[in-house]
Formats: sequence, structure tokens, C-alpha cells
Amino acid sequence: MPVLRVALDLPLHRLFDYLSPAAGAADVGRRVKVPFGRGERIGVIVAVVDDSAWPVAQLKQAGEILAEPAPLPDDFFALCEFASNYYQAPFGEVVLQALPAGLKRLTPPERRAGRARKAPPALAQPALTAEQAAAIGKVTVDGGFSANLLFGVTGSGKTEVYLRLVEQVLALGRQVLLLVPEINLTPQLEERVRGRFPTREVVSLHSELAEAARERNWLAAFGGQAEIVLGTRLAVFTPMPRLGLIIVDEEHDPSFKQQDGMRYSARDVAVVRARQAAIPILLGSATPSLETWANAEGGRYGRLDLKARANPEARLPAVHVIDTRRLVLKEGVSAPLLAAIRERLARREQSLVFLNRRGYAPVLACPACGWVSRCQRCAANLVLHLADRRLRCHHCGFENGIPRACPTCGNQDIHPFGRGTQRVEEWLQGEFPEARILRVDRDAVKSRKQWEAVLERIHGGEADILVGTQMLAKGHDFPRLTLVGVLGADAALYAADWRAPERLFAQLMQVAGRAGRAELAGEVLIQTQYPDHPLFAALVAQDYPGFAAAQLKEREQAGFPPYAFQAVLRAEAPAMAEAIAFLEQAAALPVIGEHDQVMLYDPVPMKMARLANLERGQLLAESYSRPALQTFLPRWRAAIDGLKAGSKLRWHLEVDPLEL
DNA sequence: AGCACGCCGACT
DNA sequence: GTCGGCGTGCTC
Repeated sequence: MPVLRVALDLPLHRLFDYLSPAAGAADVGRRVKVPFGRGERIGVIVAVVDDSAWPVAQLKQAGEILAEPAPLPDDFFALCEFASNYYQAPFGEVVLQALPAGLKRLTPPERRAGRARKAPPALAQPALTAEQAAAIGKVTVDGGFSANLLFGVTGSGKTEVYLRLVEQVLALGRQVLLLVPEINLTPQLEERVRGRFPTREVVSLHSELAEAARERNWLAAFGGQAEIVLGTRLAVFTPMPRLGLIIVDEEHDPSFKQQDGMRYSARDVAVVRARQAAIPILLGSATPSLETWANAEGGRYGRLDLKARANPEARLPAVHVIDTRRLVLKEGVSAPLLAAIRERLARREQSLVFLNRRGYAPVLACPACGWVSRCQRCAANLVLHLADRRLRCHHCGFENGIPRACPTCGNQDIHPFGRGTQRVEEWLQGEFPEARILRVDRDAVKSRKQWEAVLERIHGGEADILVGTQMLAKGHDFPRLTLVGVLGADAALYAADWRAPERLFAQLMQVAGRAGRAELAGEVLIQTQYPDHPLFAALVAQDYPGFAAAQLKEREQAGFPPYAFQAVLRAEAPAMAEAIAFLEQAAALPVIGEHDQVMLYDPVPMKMARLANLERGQLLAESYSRPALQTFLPRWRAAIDGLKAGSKLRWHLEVDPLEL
């Protein structure tokens, strides 16, 4: 009797076998209902074989094999297998996380057909610059695998390069996967793609979509009807029968890294997918990740440069560093920056004040006894949100009201220390009562709808000063914006996190790119206490290659990625001692002796040592050889699986961690 | 991960 | 006397 080998959504590194009298090879890739324990589940048939390694008498009978949709193809399984091996994630978990929720349900809800979308106004195709044409010419769309970094400053017209290549691939009758960070922040890109290809089917895939829409779009991609799939990291696994090109826009963006469950990098998975499918992949960024830059420098990726802005009228903004050590600051703002904002107001131009800290103030404190508003569940301070009069933990979501007096000594005179966007907004409003100030952060803009409304207000000239976080840095044209001021972004510059300069550079470069896109010249004023840090010299010169070269040299000398390969074992438990003890056991496992190219560090508490009432520790494994690390990890993981641990202890392995 | 079974504390 | 705590083991 035929045996089904079935992948199930379980944290177990094995498949489950079932008997199925009528099954055949054609059922591989189909979903099947199977009895499991005392219940029933949906699994995916990975193989149909003649016998089982399991005693056949103990095999249960499989339930219904679902005919719809069509079986998942081999290339989908190949990609899942790669991810499963590389990230040490159970194969079944990888396969099933790639499916929309409705297809994982025993009794799928009734579905209505989606409304037909009205065609957007068609957009004309602009003329190419010489650089754009050269970049496009270097990508061979029908010549098998190739990986290219499209390195272009903000406004240099990367999107136009994408669209021309998309056009070429569509003309070949193939599909395109366009991955973007946080799609809710890029409705403009979606409109532009739809406008350029009004007769093509474009679908989006991201977590904000309603379940039914996501399933519909997934099925359209899988069925081959969707010709362009625009998605966030979760879309990278979507099976597409005629995939001909993958584009990863803003490839350096940290949101391509999944931070829970299987901790994969969608950008890295995308490169592997392109290689497996023998198609080109294009990675676009003005500030590539150092990993990608090193790949381009090493000749593993091609490099396509866009050095000039597409609109020749628009000049690069002038970047100036303001040394705050010898200036008196008012609410964190220096006199030169304040004067620059005043000038913009007089000229009816927009200013942007960038501050990567939301809330009113990062902490409330008592000067008399030293009390500070701390989260009871995390190793973090509670942030003061004056707008809705709450103290809030930005890590676990814990909330409290604001005490009238110090909870320990009763002192009535407790103060907010430091400042966030709300405080800067409030103070600027006092300084410029006539100015229309718009705050843009996750508290003010919670949904895609709100974001679109905010964009409309900005474009409609309804704001004179924007105060915002990260959010404002993402690729948008603000035509009247001529001044960007950056407050206190450099706190992490000399901290232990050696990736901080890379992130800060990308962020500042991105936010600087907001200034002066049209015919108005832009100016960027960066306040810092470390004006001599080489990062700022590179930023003033808008010299990413120089910055990257210096950073890579430092990393090479220090033996950090991308010159070393890392994986981290993390454990969390009610008490730190328990977590560390578990990690010590894992560090003492006999397998470790068999892998002398892999080195283990000492277990240490994590930077955020306490989160949501759990104490967390980690153990770093490192090797100068990727293959050595990759052969070590499955054996280590299996040995850790066998370790006995308290029931409240959780652990996971993360490969290529971005944060340590 | 669920969900069973299984052996020790304070309660109708 | 039992309800229930979560430790341990299994799921084809």
C-alpha cells in the first residue's frame, strides 16, 4: 500500500508517514487531512513511497487528499529545504508558514471572489538617463542566474530601472517578484507599478492584508495569473510557476529579517531562490548592507551604479555637522538649527526634524531619591507619553498611568528626562506658534490608511514642520522639503553594537535624501557630540563606498561578519541563572569537540536581559568557514534537543543574527 | 506545539 | 477523600 510522507506544522525535525490506498506520485505537493494524536491536521505530502521506516502496522490511514489548489512544485520544496537546513528550522514549519492561513485550516471558510480593481490611470514611461540605460543593459534577463547590486542614491531613479527590467521579463511571459520593506509605507510604489502596467495583474502580499485577500493573491501568484507580485519578506516563499526575476528594493532594510519563528533573511533567501530558479536577482539600495557590498566588491555580485539624481535640476543636499558639545541646546535643538527652521518658515518651505525616539520623554524620574519609571517586566524604562497621559514600555507593551508624586519618596516634583518626538513637537509649537507642525511616528500613524492621509497632508502643503522618527526616512518625495535636522542620533555610535555605524549611516543617508529633491536646494543639519567620527565625514561627502570600505576593514581586522559567520543560541527562563545554566550545558556538549573550526563564546545575558518577565541569555557560535558552521549547526541543534530543561525554559537558534 | 498521563498539596 | 499543579513523553 502506498505510504504518504507528510510535512506537518510542528517543531519537530521529522516527517510523518500515513497509509493511503489510492495515492500516487501525482499527489506529491498536495495537502492532506491526517489524524494526529487525538485530533486531525492539515499536512503537505512531500513524497509517496512504497514502504516506511516506521513499523507499517503502526501507520494510520490518511484522510482526504485535497485536489485544490494544484500540487506545490519541486522548486518550492527545494527552497523550503534550503531554508530548513540553513536556519535549522523544522521542514514542516517552513513549508506550512509559506501557505496562507485558509489553506492550513481543516474547514476552510467560504470565500467570495474579490472585487475587480478599477484600472489606475496609465503612467507614461520617462526617458532613461545614460546611467539607467547602462545599468539595464548589464542585466541579462534570459541568461540564467545573476545577482546584481543596483547602487543608487535617493532620487537616482532605481525604480525606473526596476520597471524597465520588469517590462522585459513580462515580455518573456514570465512573472516578477518585487520585495519591499514594510509595504504599508510604500503605497506610492504600488501605485506606480500598477500605473506602469495597467493591463497586467499586480498583486500584493503583506501582513496587513485581510486573510481572504492574502489567500486570493497568493493563489493568483501560485496559479500564474498574477504577473507581478509586490510583497514584504513573507512573500519570498510564494510559489510562482513562471518566475523570471526577483527584485529586492532597499535590500539593506532590517525588516527583511524575520525576528520570530524561523529567523530568516528574506533577502538572502531571495538570492538562493534566484540561484535555484536560474533567474536574475537585483538588490537595490543607496546604502547597501555591508554583506551585500562585500559580495559586490568580491565579484560575487555585479554592481550597477547610479551616481546622479534622475532630475538633473535637483542637487545633492549640503550636509553640515553641528558640534553640540560647545552649544547651548534648548530642548535638544541648537540655535543654528532653530534659525534654519525659521528661515524655511519665512520662505514657506518645509522642514523635517528627525529624532529616533517616540513618546514625550524616555523616562520619568525623581530628582530627590533617584526613582525612575522602570518596566516591572523588562530591563527597560517606561516611556512617558503625555499625549494620552500614560507610561509605556516600548518593549513589552506594559502601560501605567502617570503618578502624581514619586512612588518611593512622595516627592511631588518628578520630571521627564530626555526628549522624544512629542516633546520636540510641543516645544517647536511654542517657538513657532504660527507653524503647522505634523508629528509622524508610530503613535501618530498606526495604519496604512493613516499613513496615506499623512502623506496627503504633507504633499498638499498642509505642514510646515515635520517631526518624526524612522518612518519619515523611507522613500518619499516631499517637494517643498528643503531642511532636515537630525537630533541626537549618535548615542549608539560608541556603544558595544558594532553594527550601529552601518545602521546610523543608512538612516542618516536616507533621511538626508528627503531634502531638496526638486528644484529647491536641500540642507541637512546633523547635531552630534562626536563630530570627528569618520561616519560624519563620509556623510558630508555622501561617500558610501568610502564609509563601507572603512567599516569592512574594521570588521575584517576584528573578525566580525561578513568575515566571520555566526549563529546564536538564545534561552529564556523565569530566572537568568536557569537560562545561563542551560546555555552552559549546550556549550559543554560532546559534539562541540568534533568541530574545531567552530568557536563558542561564553553564555552571557542579552542586552535586553529581561523582557516580558523572562530573563534571556545567549551563546554565540562563530566560524571563519560558512560550511564548517553549517555542518556543525544541525548536529549541535540535535544535541541541544536532547538536553533536559525546565518546562518554562524556551530556546531557539538564530543563524546570521543582526543583533547580538 | 498540543495533549495526554501521572504523582503530590489545600479544598468543597 | 478529590481537584489540579505542571513535569515528562509522545505524536506516523
